[in-house]
Amino acid sequence: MPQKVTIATVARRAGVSRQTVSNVLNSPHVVREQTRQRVQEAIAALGYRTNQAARQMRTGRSRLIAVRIEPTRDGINGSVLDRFLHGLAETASTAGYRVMLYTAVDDEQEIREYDDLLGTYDLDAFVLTGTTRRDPRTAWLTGRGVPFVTFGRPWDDPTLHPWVDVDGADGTAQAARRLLALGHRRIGFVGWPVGSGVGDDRRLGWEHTLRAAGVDPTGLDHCTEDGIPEGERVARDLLTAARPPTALICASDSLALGALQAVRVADPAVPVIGFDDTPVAAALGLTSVCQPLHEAAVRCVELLTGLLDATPRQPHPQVLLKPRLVLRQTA
Amino acid sequence: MPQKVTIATVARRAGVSRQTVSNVLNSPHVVREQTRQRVQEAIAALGYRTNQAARQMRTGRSRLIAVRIEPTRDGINGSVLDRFLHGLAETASTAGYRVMLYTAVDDEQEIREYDDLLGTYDLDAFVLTGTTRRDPRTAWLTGRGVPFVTFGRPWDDPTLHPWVDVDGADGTAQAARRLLALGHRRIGFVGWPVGSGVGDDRRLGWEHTLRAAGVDPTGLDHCTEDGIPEGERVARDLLTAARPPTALICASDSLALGALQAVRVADPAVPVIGFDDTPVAAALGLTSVCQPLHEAAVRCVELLTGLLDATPRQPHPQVLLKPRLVLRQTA
DNA sequence: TCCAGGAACTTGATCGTTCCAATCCTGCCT
DNA sequence: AGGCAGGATTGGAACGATCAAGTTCCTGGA
Repeated sequence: MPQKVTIATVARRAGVSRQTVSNVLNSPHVVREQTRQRVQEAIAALGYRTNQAARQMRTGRSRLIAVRIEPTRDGINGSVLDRFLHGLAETASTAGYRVMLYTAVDDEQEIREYDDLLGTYDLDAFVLTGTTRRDPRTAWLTGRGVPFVTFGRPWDDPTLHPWVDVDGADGTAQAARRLLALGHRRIGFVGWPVGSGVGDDRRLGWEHTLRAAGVDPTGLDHCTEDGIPEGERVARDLLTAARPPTALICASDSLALGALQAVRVADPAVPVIGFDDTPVAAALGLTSVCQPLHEAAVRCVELLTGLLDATPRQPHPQVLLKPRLVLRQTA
Repeated sequence: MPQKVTIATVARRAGVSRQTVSNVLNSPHVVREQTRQRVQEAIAALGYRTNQAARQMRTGRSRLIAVRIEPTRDGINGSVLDRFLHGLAETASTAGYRVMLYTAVDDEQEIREYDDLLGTYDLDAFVLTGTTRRDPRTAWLTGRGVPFVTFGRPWDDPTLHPWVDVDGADGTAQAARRLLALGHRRIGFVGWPVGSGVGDDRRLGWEHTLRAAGVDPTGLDHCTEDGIPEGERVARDLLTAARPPTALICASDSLALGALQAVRVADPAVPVIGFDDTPVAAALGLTSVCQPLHEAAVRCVELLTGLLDATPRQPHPQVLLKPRLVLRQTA
């Protein structure tokens, strides 16, 4: 049974005091270069690793970031979170942090989880995926002074807290420009009900681009809840109208999938573009707007480490990333 | 600034010693009922939460379980891990544990991560998703005496370590019986190259069921790496053979998706059944074999807590779950 | 009456690190 | 030679829990 290697073991071997070893690790600049090297050699030779629990007890910092893992909402969008999580875990690791998961079924329970995670595990920060208007969770965290970043803008007021988001309007604008370039004018939009920040944003990109090209978007869009059958129904309505669109942009891949089925019946030549670039889109050759999830994760970690290291209160950082249109068979 | 609530605060308020409070939390049976209640009231009134770092320093247990999050392999199967992770986080939480993520690109790096996680965070246990023959990771963990469970059998020797798995052979057998019931005899199989435990297992279920029904499976199966184009190619080969199958079972939804395209060209009436019940399958109406991922996660946590609580070495527990055939349009 | 034995509770030590204040050098200036 | 500034290093205390070894109190049997 090899004796456990602590900071004292290293100190003895290097012929210095515990504190000096600690300084080598945490404030190398106060240690003489020659001593620093001697200590580093001892650390390497002994395979020393700082005990996080002991450090945490003294400093109150756990070097842990919490992320909620959701119960696979509609199925198709599930793998979006997957990619984001991977990026998060990877980046956090290189920044010296680890990612911890938690679950919750509603906001109230989620806040209780915050309380527990902060109380018993001393969590350093939280990443929230998606926020609602007047979100009680962000209010709670802000009130407690807990560092956090959201992936998704606070739609009421973008200056409320730090966030990273993908420019949905730019995504649908890219889609619209693509279809305009293909010669289409009457470009339809299958969107979500007015009121959701994300949905409104995506509609806006389509609308502005059409107007900029001199096309009146009136009557070219329809709203519905997310889902494949919903998308099919709405697309069918649009395509059987008096002056039907000759191409369709959808607010999600689920809607686009339904739209594809409607198109197949009405007019297979009508191009369809989805949103999120889910595996389903790739599998079916659906042209779709791809969110840079890995980069979003990287930026989230950057913001968090920034919040954790810098003590002075700075204005909340905001990062807006551009999505990318992935061209496939359907457009 | 409210004073931090420690075990000493609770002790003072309840009029007992620190140790008694500790006993109420960890060994309630040694405390008199009346005292226990008094302490519990103090705990509730003060909102006390045990400081995990302090406990960990003394006990060496972190109440943390590590799971690797993979970089979304082929895209379609990504969301499988998603659902598993959610179940894991949820169950672990109710058992008093938390889930930590880590990433790695190869076995060697993964073992270094183990070393780091154990050394600096005192991780209690690991969950590995998928193992290979002669897996160096399980060997390393076993050698160090670190508790772990794999989701996926050790194919060399099922008694090597504790595991939870889904009975793939039973899944393809269900699929084959379904097709037999529909009147099919010449049922083809699109599988993975011989040698992968999972792939061989899934093939076996198909093969045995056909033989049991008096059908000779010779020439009815083809192998290929996983992927949509691969599946299409192999399915086309099968369907254009001298005596083509009248129905197809595939080792994955990716292969099934390719097969669907081949079928559409050759003979749209040929039923296709996939494996994994991914969102893509649901979106396309593909009949597929569904793995009970949530239950698998629950059982993993059960095995782990069993390993962590019981000191005496018991034979490695093994859990084999039955999948479920989800009927949709394609079969 | 006395004491063994056990249940109930308490006290001091300890885990490994970092904080804080004190001490030790070293070279430079007078 | 002595004083001194400032960097480099050290030793004790503390973080908040649990462990191990007490102490107190009570019950019942000789």
